[in-house]
Amino acid sequence: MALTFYNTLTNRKEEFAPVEPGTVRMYNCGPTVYMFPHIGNFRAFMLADLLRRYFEYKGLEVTQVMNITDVGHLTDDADEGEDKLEEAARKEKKDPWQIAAFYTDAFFEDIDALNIRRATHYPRATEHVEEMIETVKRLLENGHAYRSGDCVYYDVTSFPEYGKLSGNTLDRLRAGARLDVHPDKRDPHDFALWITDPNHIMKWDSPWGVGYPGWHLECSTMTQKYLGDTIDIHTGGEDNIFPHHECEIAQAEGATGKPFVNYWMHVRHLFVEGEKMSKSLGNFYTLRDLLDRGLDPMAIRYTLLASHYRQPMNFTFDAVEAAAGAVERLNEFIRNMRAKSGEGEDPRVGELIDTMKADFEREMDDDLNIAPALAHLFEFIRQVYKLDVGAADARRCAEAVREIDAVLGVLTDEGAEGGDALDAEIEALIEERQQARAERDYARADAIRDDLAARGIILKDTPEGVRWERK
RNA sequence: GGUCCUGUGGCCGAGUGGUCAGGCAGCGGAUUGCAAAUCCGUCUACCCCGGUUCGAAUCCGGGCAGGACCUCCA
Repeated sequence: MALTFYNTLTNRKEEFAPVEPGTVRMYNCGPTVYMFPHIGNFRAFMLADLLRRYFEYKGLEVTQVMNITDVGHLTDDADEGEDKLEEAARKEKKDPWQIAAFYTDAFFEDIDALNIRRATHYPRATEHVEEMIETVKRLLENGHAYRSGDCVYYDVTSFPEYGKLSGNTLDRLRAGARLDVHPDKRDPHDFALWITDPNHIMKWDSPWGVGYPGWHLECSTMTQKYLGDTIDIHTGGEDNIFPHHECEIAQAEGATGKPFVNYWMHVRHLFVEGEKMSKSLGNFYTLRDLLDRGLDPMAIRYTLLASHYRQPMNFTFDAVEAAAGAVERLNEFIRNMRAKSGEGEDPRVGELIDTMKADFEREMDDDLNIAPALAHLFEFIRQVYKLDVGAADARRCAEAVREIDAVLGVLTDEGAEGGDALDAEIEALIEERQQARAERDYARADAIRDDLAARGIILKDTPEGVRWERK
């Protein structure tokens, strides 16, 4: 089956055909660095990571770009309110650049903790203002933009396809009009490209005066700089469909006259314990909050991964606990396979591996249908256990699971036993316990086991001998 | 008001007409000195009310509940 994605632009699943065969050019909407990213943000970042990993698993070469929005959009609407970065700066008594630097670092720490692979580029909005100004110039030349008052606005009526992504066409928008007409705008749905405001803390020179760029501008400009005029995939949260992505299309296609993005993919929001995440409900969690509660980052990763991205997700602490069990089952499988010592090879093993991979890929090819894909993985594990394979087969099976984990990114055992040495005293205790067991002095043996457990060393007696792991 | 989505067992979460999802947790058994790991068996489902059908979680109608977007929250 061919790789297929649900495309927000066409509202249906479509076979994926990259512009340049064998390569993927993907842009993912990234963080605005004025606070710690929350668990919902990570759902979006996880979709980006899953796509990237799956493409690479399939042998495609991926260029992945994620923006760092370090110039604030406004807290209110297009023309009023306070810049988010400036607001955070005021509250934390820092300047906006310090805020941006701090939360950018925090963002990278968090995605590392979740084993999210680094994108190819992380362009900062503040470092691309010059290019954004160029885009505005082109739009003015093309007749898609106009100056009014101190600002430059995009003329939505100049772009007949406005609304093709979100369904919010101009006639529909006008029908449900909730906006007061801004005096400088020709149409209430025109949006700002350049806001002249010398009082803004973060400001740049431009042909239209000192000020700052409109929010939608950075993504389309940076996308085109790093990936070209027409890219394969653009991802983001569902709330970005309108107006953000709609406006990006208007800008990019208005500037180049070429299609901007072939496949738009959007993540649905997540709920926490069945309720919308919000600060007032007290269920607004950053990754740090969750880690402080003692949750395992790989369990959090698995939880975010295991539900389909186009399905609203209910993030619960019970679910993370269950995910921890699932991750442990995978890790335990690798350890058990490593410990196998039997001779002989079973012809059924190769078949199991081939079937599992084929089933996994078939499901993932279908718009990243990960739940049944995971079911096939677990079914494989059960079948392998039942065969009681020898050492050579065990290595192949473990390898197959690792290959799948290149996509999932949840295994943590890589170093495991032997990776870090036990100190001599503990080695001696394990040896002493083995001696005690041999002499049927189980009281002594259990006392040693309890003692080691208290030090974080868990012992397991297996048919292949004693094994230990750190808790 | 306009457009759209969701409602599955203790918890997550697949499944779009008829056969087992899967994970975690529970219970019983095998194995083990006892554990661990593993295997086998097993319980708890399809929001409500109608309708179509030989047969519906799955299709249709009507409710109820929750949610998204309609100018900057992923």
